Amino acid sequence: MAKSGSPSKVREGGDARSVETRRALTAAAIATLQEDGYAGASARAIAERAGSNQGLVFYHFGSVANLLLAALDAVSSQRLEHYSAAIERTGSLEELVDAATAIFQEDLDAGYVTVLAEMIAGASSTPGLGSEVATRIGPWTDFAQRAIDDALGSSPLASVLPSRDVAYGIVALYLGLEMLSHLDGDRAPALALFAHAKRIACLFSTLSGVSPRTEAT
Amino acid sequence: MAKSGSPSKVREGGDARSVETRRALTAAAIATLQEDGYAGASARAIAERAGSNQGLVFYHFGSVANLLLAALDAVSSQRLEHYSAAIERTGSLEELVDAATAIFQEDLDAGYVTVLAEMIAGASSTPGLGSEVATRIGPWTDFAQRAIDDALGSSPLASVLPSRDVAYGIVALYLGLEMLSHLDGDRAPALALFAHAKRIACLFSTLSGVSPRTEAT
DNA sequence: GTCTATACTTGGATAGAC
DNA sequence: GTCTATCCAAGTATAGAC
Repeated sequence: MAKSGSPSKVREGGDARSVETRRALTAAAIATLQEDGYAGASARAIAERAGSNQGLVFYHFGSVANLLLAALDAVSSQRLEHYSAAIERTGSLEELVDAATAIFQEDLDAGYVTVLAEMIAGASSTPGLGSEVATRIGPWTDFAQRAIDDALGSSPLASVLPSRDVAYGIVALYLGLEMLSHLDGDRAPALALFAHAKRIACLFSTLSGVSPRTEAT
Repeated sequence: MAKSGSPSKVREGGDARSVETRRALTAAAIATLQEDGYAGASARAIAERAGSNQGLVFYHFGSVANLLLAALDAVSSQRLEHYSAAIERTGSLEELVDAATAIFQEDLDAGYVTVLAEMIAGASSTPGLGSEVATRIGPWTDFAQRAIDDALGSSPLASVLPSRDVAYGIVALYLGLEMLSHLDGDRAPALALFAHAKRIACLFSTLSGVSPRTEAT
């Protein structure tokens, strides 16, 4: 599950040293995307951070873009696993919003979504990268949809607001909030929104608990 | 109103030829950001598109980053003016959503928001660019807030959901939707969301019209 | 004042060393 | 199989031509 569809020309086997080199380069690629963005994620910048020779990027991954995709894969699988665990412990809509808020803060602290945002924006510069990145976003939308379905699958709201569409919007909103928060180094406005969402979620569950006859149950 | 705070070292006066060169470079910068992204927006790439010598970028704008900021300024002022005109003709919440939908499609077609998204993402790579870009997003959030205030200033919803926070969320969502739509070349999911928003807006205005006594008017 | 030719730096990729 | 030394293209910036 950790390595989904690894892009072409990536060396996979090899001895321990090879594995360690790839691990170091992947970690450095993540850090570089977070701190210097896509435009700053050159083979040299990444290799220097990893303490490797820049040529190793091309030997092990074939191209800078492939290394960055491997970095995105690593972040995605790690995050999705964590999200799943966090969501599994939630039952109500409020708990879901609470979990989402906590996750958003974690993501912001650790810069996980920054990696995704930089890859999406950077995809414009590198031919063929767009579809690869798009493929890797699918699981995030799928995850959001599942979370929504679990939280209000039985609610009448589900029939009027298709979870697929809402999930797409949630991913987009999450992405946008991360970019804006990251840009001006102030997460307060985004957190205020999560707080409002919490309040609405409470209101909603109260309403559907108090007067379930709105839908003639 | 068109040129807000032009970044330092940008040549402003000069004869007609100078003005034309700056115009061509700015237009080319916009096109390059849209098609090749921030990482692809080098002085050479932009100048080639403009039919100019790449050295002119540095003569007229001092740096590539300054030229890109000038491009962002041009797009921002142009778009905000257009948004204002479109919003001015709307009265109800439904009409506001309709206008937003039309504008979103225009923006997607012409790649206006792409310019903003690329600049936000690219800001990570260039020291000092972040705050400049952040400054230029303020007007967009201000605009969204005004539109919201105008549409439901008198509604009880306004007191429970501060327009400033909602405006921030709208800008973030708009940004995220643009990035995702642009990435996989499919605007259908985003448009589906706008359609749902329209439906909710209708529902909302119907409710507040039918039972205005919720707030003891 | 405007622009071009040139200097120098950084980046992607590979031929060849180990 | 793994990695380094090296090559050449692309990038920024400016000195000097007009």
